[in-house]
Amino acid sequence: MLDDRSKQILQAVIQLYISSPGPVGSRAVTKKFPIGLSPATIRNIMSDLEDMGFLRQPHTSAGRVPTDSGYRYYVDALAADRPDPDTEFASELSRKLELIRTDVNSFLDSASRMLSELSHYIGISVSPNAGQTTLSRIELVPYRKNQIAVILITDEAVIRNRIISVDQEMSREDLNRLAGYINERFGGHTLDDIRKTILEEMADERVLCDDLITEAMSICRNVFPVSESDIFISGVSEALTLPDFCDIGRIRGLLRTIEDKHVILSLLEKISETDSPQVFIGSENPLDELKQFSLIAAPYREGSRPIGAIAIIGPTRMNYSQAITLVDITAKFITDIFSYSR
Amino acid sequence: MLDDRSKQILQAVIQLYISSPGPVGSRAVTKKFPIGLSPATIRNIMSDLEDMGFLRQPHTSAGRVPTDSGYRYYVDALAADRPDPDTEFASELSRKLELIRTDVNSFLDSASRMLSELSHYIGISVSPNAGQTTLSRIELVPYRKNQIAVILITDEAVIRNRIISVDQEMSREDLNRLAGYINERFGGHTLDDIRKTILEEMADERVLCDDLITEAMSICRNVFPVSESDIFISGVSEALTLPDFCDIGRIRGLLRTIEDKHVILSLLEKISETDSPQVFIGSENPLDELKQFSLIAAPYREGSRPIGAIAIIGPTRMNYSQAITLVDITAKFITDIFSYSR
DNA sequence: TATTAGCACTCGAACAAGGAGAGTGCTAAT
DNA sequence: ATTAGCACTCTCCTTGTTCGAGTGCTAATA
Repeated sequence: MLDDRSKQILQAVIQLYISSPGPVGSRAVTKKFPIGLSPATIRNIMSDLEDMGFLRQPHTSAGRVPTDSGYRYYVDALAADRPDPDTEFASELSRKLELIRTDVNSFLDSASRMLSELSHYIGISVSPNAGQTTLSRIELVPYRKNQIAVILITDEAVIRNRIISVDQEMSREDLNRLAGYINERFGGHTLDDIRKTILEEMADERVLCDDLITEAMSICRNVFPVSESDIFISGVSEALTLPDFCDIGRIRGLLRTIEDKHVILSLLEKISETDSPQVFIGSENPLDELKQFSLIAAPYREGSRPIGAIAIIGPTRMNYSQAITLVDITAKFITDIFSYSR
Repeated sequence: MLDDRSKQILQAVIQLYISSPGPVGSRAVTKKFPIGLSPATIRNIMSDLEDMGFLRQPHTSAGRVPTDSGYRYYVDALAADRPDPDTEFASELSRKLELIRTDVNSFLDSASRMLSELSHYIGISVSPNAGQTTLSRIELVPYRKNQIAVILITDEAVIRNRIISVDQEMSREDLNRLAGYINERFGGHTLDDIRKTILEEMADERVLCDDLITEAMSICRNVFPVSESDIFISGVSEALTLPDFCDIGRIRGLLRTIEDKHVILSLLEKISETDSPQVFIGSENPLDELKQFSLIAAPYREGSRPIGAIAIIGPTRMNYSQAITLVDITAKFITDIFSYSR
């Protein structure tokens, strides 16, 4: 669809624009990429590229600027021969992340920091979705009078805890019996399954004749709705150093979206179901307030099951090559951690 | 030091400036606060106030703008007759926060959201400092091969958990014995104390002849350094709607400071040792990058012992009266929650 | 003596005009 | 098919000008 030379020019324009913002003119192209063509020829080609919607002129007699579809073409073409994942990234990542396996959340927090540090854009990571995690065991511990601490231990080292109130005071033995019952009943199931089962059982009143079961159900009902993932965001100040982030209005929109973690969460949950890095360029973004930016996201897995996602948000004038690689490697690395750390 | 009339004028200027930015002139003062003085008189007084350092002229023949010490005087004078805490705040606060007692962190997250929503500035809250918390009980639970989950239960419902690796595989009974030993030994002590004791014991080799003790110590050493508090920040996008936040450079500085949670943490830890809301106006701020903003912070307590802090960051042109009240009430409310919820 | 009215003065914001420069599109030559 | 040349366009920057708000000072006033 695009002849070889046009492709080269498009790529040149985009790379020039990425390395420094501002319309790029025909002369600049010839200077940086001496392909043996004169500015005039370049101009003709650029004009064609504009007709095809890959470039855009801010105004007559300014240089050209890539459009979203220009970037899209560039990224797709790039995908064909993406450079081998830079092993420097990989080693730095693993070195930095190695230290902090103890706590999933601080691990993912560091991951988002790394993403932003290495990309100079905004780094995001989402903690594993509890719903699809399998329950390894539940622990019930007396806490205060009429309160017990419930500790969920799952396969992913994600431990959720919650204090709940109970009607009657319960001894340690009572709690152990209860926990034993719940473990036998639900151990090995996913939290989502458990939640569903509980809802069904609660509806079925016959089961509730047994005190033990009743109590267990009541506890479970209180505890298993816990499934909000945490989300970690870093590097907003870093991103603000870019000349692209000069319009307060846009920044505000972006921040509002980011601060409303639910939005980002549900966005990235969709990502989790896909494979390999997804790239949303400008207007391709599902969220209005992100339409001025680009988002690169990838899921990470435990084994083959996707359990969470990481992402980068940056200007559409983004170093896609580097950013995609970074997201890809990081996701793979986190997958490794979750899959082989047992 | 300041006669009554000058005080009135200063207050008028500040209030006008707070309600809309931009230098305020003598005529504007007479218009909004008809005290029966002509603009000319006001001008003379304002000139005096400028000599005293409470006001400042951006340039000749512009109106006056309050200086940091102007605000300071205003705030101090205000403190004398602060209006009774608005009960509307109080009730809204309690209503919103009532729901979420289950989890300390999400409780404090909501608190920071509320602070920013009600003030339209940036809201911050810090989770209880674990160091001064007393250990209620430790639980050790087998997790995977050679790994155990350690759960710290403290008096504040702050539960910290961590996965640690151990040299040898341990049965449930082993762990129970171990936990029993640790509980008996350290239950009721503050985490800081425990940490100190452990360090001392580790140095003293004689104690280490007993296997049980050795193992316990090794676990404790891994677990008790957990004392980083969490910090919750909301409303950055909200604050960006203010005309004061129009300079990208300043915003970037602010965000950098905020993103580096350690800095804020140690700042607020100092606050924890003080009483009632502290107000830092502009240059009074200890952190350079906050010197363009104002910070209002107050500790919250468990009983009489301060365990954490909340804060608001806004422009120096801040509605101090409202903001101080808000911080004050919120801190008191959180104190109530922590003190009487048992 | 404290206050006020009047007036000249200052300074910034907003707007207009003009020049410089970069880049284009078109046409004719190669 | 490519290129050189040229006229044209548009932004950016600078400069000049006006307008208005607000001051400081001085003289008049209660």
